[in-house]
Amino acid sequence: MNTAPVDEPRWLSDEEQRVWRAFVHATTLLEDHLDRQLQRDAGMPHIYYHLLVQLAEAPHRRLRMTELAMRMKITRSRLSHAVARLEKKGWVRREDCPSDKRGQFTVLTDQGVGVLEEAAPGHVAAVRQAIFEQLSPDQQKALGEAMGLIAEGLQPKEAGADLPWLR
Amino acid sequence: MNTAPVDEPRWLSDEEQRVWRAFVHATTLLEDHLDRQLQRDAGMPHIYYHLLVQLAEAPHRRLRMTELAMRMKITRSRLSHAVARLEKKGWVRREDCPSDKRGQFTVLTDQGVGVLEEAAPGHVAAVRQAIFEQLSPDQQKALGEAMGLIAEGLQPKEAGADLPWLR
DNA sequence: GATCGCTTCTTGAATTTTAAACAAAAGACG
DNA sequence: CGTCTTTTGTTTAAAATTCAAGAAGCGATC
Repeated sequence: MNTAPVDEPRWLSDEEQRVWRAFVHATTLLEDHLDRQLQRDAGMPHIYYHLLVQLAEAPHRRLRMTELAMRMKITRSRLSHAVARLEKKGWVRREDCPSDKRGQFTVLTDQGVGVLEEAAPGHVAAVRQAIFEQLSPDQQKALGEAMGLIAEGLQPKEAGADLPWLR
Repeated sequence: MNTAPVDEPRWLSDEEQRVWRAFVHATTLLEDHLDRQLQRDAGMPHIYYHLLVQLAEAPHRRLRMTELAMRMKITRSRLSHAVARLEKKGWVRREDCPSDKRGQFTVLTDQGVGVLEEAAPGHVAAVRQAIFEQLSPDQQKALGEAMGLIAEGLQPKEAGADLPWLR
């Protein structure tokens, strides 16, 4: 007697919709805000900043492409393009990997360090103002936990993804 | 005796960094996930879906460009391009505004409604699985509140932004 | 009713992202 | 070794986004 070809999906409740819309709304505004701040004050979008930070924190300021792509959760293709652009700016340089001739390191240059150091204070201030000044310590903690769980659920999950041969 | 040209910025504490990284991490993964799901199952990116939803919910399935852009928190330029693309697909159509010759309505077509109805169940399921199945009711509530506050802080704020002459 | 400023929306070019195909080296396995 | 599969990273073209500029209507003011 069911006339639909598929089960009627469980729509979101009003409360769930409110949460979801707040989520989309806030993340859209925040991304935009940070992108503009960095573009204006440092001449780079958020993703570039993020990339430079990853390198700055890595040993010898360098990372393999694949490793960097995984840390940033972007495709290798996108990373390839991004590194090419950053290389053109002189903030980053490529180096061959001695142990694997396919491999490439991306290395943060001194100039890149300088740019990062100039950009960091403004960016941190923007993040602090947008997030931490809006939330009580409890709210911050709750936000962190929720985000951690969401990420956990989406993550390719080391155990399975890195070991596909475990069928 | 301060050697720095500007005050040493207040960096994020370890705890704040954890929260912030979880935030970036989760939102990156989620956006990616939803984009892929919609692209795969409905042939459109998340933003298009969002746009169709806005129209579907509006009276007479139509909105002025500026209104739509504001609801979606995107620039009018981006919206112009997006509507052009959707129009080409036949999911949307433009109509002149009778009372303001500059104005344009974007109207959801019947075909657009159909596409939306097909896409909705999968999208809702993806959102439910990624967010609501990961969080307890309390956590959902806390997440919604935090996001609401963050959005609040970033929003051009009707009162001030719409009345700039109040200096 | 002319003019000035503002709003609405579009356009075109440059930048960025995505998707798919590819080359080259590594590794596995006979 | 020789072959087959996987990994690594790049490249090309198409799609999407941004940025700056511009056309056209509106509305107020003199």
